[in-house]
Amino acid sequence: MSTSEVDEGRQAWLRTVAADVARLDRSSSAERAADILRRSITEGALPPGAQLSEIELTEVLEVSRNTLREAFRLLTHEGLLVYKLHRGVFVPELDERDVVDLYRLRRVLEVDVVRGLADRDPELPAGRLEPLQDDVEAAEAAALADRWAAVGTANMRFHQHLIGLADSARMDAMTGRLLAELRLLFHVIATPQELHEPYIARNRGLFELLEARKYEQAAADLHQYLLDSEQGLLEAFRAR
Amino acid sequence: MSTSEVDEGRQAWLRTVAADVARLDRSSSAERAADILRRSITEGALPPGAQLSEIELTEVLEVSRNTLREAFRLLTHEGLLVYKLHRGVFVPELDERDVVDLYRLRRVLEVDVVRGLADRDPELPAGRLEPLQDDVEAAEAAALADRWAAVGTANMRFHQHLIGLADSARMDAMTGRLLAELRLLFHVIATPQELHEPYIARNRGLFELLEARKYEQAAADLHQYLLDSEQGLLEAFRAR
DNA sequence: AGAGTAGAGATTGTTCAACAATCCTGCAAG
DNA sequence: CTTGCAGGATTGTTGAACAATCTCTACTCT
Repeated sequence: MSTSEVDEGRQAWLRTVAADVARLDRSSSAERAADILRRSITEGALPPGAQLSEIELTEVLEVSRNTLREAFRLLTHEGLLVYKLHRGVFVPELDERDVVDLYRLRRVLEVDVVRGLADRDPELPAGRLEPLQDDVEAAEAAALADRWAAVGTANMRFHQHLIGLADSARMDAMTGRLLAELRLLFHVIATPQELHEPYIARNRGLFELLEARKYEQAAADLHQYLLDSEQGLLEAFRAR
Repeated sequence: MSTSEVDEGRQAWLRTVAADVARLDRSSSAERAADILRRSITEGALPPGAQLSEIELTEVLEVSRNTLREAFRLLTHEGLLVYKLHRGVFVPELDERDVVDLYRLRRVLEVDVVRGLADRDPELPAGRLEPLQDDVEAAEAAALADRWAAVGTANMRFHQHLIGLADSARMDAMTGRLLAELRLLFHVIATPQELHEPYIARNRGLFELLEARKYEQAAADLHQYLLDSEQGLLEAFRAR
């Protein structure tokens, strides 16, 4: 083993440690408060249109107003809250135009990631697709148990992991925000089962295409998949 | 003119007024402080790696520490600052991997916007390309005056306006962040002239293709354009 | 009765001062 | 040269206070 190989291994190890440290470090009060609020919003406890009172939440979350406002800012930037000057923060109410906008971006990013996999296929380490497989199986299991919210969550994770294959920190961040906003839209839907059910099988199909390295066909399927999904969401939205 | 048409016109007017009000309203102390800092960073007064002291800046900007920290958060989300817990905020130091990441996203987004113009060509109102023309001419004028930083700015605006043709609020926001980060990279470059000069003519070429509605060729040109630009930036970066 | 208005009350925007927690520096000991 | 330990400096968080703005009620006027 050459010296440079040793160095390389050490470099890689140092990076993983640094990542661990960063993960532990990120425990400021503001971020912890933001975590709790984020879950409340994405899980629907705080429905679109709801106002978040400052004094009320300072008591519940046991943080000062300043810290709470910092948490608000964090979530505002993720698109999970909107500020109305001198009136407070609200859970945003997205409409059909937002659906179109969000899906346009999803199509652009996800399809490009899949198509781009063809170029870097050789350098992709084995087991890279495992998270996707886990998500597919989680969705199937949740469907059997009639837990449709969990199906939606697994579906989200599938797409997040799909983007993750590109190894682009900025794509990951963008996708995180896009999917969080999408979750806001799901909460105004009356029938989550109809919305999520068709995509359990399609996710598996997509996964198998990727596993078989048929990237071009996977990209084409994904494109149609997202068009259909957008259409379904728009219809459910208009029928609310 | 039918009643619904009148209503539609009124709705549109109401939206523009609402937008104006929102623009005037958005003068919170935090955003004003963020504006000043943003300019300092993008213009290079605060170089990559620099730390921003809180007490120092509260005196200079004449805002309280809490408000300043809110401004920090705003800029953090734009990628112009990074927080290190218990150590402060810094101007990030981007490296080659960031160049690759940023350009990958630029290619995906910008090329897709141009290609997508073909579908919605009929609904594009006349004069929609005017901002692009202005930017092209601004860059040409700045080049004649040897003001290469201004050339870079005009170039940025050209691409921002290009994305704007898609009418996607989220694409606009993402592009704003991407270009802001790109500016950070420019500051470690010794010879801005070599970096920007080739793209003055290419921007004009792109504009003329768009004007001639040759969208497919414009998309292909833009793709190569961005590949070349990435390569040039990477070389300049390695030679620093 | 209904439209418009003034003002009280509540909420947000911002500042300040203080304390706790953490990091960096320099120095001494092994 | 490394390790451990003060001391000082900086950030993280809190609570209180006041100003600015919004909302709602009650009142006046037509």
